[in-house]
Amino acid sequence: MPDLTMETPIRPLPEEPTQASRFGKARTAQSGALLEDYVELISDLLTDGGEARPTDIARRLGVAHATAIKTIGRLKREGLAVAKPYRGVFLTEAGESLAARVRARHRVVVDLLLAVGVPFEAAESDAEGIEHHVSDATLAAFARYLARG
Amino acid sequence: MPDLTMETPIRPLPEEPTQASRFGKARTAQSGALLEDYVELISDLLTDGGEARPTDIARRLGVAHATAIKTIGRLKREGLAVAKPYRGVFLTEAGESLAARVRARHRVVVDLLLAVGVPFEAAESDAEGIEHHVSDATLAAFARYLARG
DNA sequence: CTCGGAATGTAGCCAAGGCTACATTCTGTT
DNA sequence: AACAGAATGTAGCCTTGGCTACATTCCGAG
Ligand SMILES: [Mn+2]
Ligand SMILES: [Mn+2]
Ligand SMILES: [Mn+2]
Ligand SMILES: [Mn+2]
Repeated sequence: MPDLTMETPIRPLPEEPTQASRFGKARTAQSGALLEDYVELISDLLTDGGEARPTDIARRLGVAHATAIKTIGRLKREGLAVAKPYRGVFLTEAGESLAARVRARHRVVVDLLLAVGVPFEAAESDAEGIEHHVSDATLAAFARYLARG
Repeated sequence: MPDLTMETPIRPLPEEPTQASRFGKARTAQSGALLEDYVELISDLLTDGGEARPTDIARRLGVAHATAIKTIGRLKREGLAVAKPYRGVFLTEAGESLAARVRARHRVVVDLLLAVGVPFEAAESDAEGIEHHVSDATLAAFARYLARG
């Protein structure tokens, strides 16, 4: 277990606009995270069992059902999902397409973590947060790394 | 540029409690992210120029100064920072210690990204979000990977 | 066919983290 | 010493994403 606090070569503070842009991107990425998790999960549930019901979604996310229903409303407003009362949730074209991208990214992130030696459950758990902050450039680099083995 | 949508081996849905726990951990991690970024930045500013003033903090984070001041108030409530009106911000012992851990983790995450081939600016940018979702187990794995070179 | 329990939906509360507008304090220059 | 402009602080607004409590709807067992 290496000592992470040792030998700190001086890294100069980034320029102000550079740093602001980095923080800004992290905030932007975060703001989309919840919707990404919802569409990915809904897509999984639809594939797996043919239906995605609010209670199941809520239980899998570990939130109250009212919370899930409210967020599903947001998915509808943003054109990602469709749902009629008491009928379960479905994804629009846009929703399916987002889900596909999100699922692929999730998989690559987990695989990358495993490839560098992260234990399985930590990889799955951390990936759930990390995935939302992986840019296209980083995703491509991960895929390249995995392809080389 | 590899096609990430191809050959999807079936990955079964995780058990409900498992998945809920993963999402829950991601939410928890996220809730601490802002404070982590603040203490790291404040510590950097103090080291670099001897003072950390609200306007500088706000500019570097890319937020309005009122936003920064409100969050500094939260840092004080949580025992991480001390500030007297018009006097700049300082860190408590707890704040310094958190900052040190956060800075070390930030560095390891960036280095890991660079090591697997992520371009520099993407590494720095993505790390700003990723770092908050890297557990101790994952951090240790990253450090081990970097140590092997 | 009925009816009770599960699922769904609604209402209203809260804290976090953005913002703008305005008020106050400090400080460097004249 | 005065004052203009910068920095700081305050007030109040908004959205997001949690929650609980309650109301409504559905559906399967009997
Ligand atoms: Mn996720
Ligand atoms: Mn995911
Ligand atoms: Mn960060
Ligand atoms: Mn950081």
